[in-house]
Amino acid sequence: MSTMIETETAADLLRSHSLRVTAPRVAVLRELSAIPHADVDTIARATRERLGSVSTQAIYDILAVLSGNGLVRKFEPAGHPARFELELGDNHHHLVCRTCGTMIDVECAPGKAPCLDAADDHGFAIDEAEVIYWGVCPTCAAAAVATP
Amino acid sequence: MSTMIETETAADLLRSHSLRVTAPRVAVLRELSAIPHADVDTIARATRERLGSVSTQAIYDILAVLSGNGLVRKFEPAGHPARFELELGDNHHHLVCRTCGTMIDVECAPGKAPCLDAADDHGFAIDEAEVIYWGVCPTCAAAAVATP
DNA sequence: CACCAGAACTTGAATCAGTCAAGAGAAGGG
DNA sequence: CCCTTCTCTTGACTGATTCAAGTTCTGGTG
Repeated sequence: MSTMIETETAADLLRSHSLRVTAPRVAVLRELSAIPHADVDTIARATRERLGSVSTQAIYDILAVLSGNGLVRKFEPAGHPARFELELGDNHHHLVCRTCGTMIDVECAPGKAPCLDAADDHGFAIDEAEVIYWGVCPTCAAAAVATP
Repeated sequence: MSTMIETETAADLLRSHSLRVTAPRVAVLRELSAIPHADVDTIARATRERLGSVSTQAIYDILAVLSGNGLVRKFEPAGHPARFELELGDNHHHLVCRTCGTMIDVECAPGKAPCLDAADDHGFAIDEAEVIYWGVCPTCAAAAVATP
């Protein structure tokens, strides 16, 4: 149950990153705090409900700026439009249901080496290890048994 | 330096999975054995060079059948079209350059628990852990220093 | 407090990757 | 050799995202 952050909190977040404070940006940040793994369409819808009218392009621009400044994390599971979430610095991963697309946060395996280790980095400067777990959620698994 | 598999080898591969042997399928399999991390366009181009003319839709269909039957692995790094490679059963991961898009195979971290462990599976039946390492390749890193 | 420059937003068209659908053609079991 | 079924071709179409040009607004400055 995420709770939506306050307008002032969102504005401060923007200021602390030297970004201009605008109504659409504040609204997008607030919605992101309330909707887990939101896609562009969902964010646009929610933002419009709050502000009356915002162009889709603006949503794309805002999300690009926010993720470019490390305020927001973007991830793109195969077969789904891009998803966004507030960057909380916890480097968690994602678990996606192959059947219904439900997405859940998963802790980075605890007590193990940080996920940034590749066995051999081939000279690359690796800055991120993206992990997506694919499977079937309990609900879909139950439905599959019921309807074979 | 991958070496292209023989026509007969490709045909046998198809037969062993009860799939019909057709010229386009054999050609796609052969090209996949020669081109690492090939995308649809690259495969189509190479296949046409060999066979004269094959529809793009056929390439999509063939790749769908091949990956549906476990002959081919598909992966979709954010911001790039889907990539395909022969399934060799080694469950390796991928390292992608953020600048030029170069992709390299990376061993699954050796000696560690298999990559299928999430810290908490939330009741999901997890069947795959997809890992993509993001970074900058040596060439692009050097170029970035030269042209600041 | 009004002004200005540059950043942000709107509008509308365009692109790219991939999918859908209907019909013509070929693989391979009988 | 023939028939059924799967495969391939053709062409239209969709969804997600990007590009480009013009208008509006934010926030620092006089």
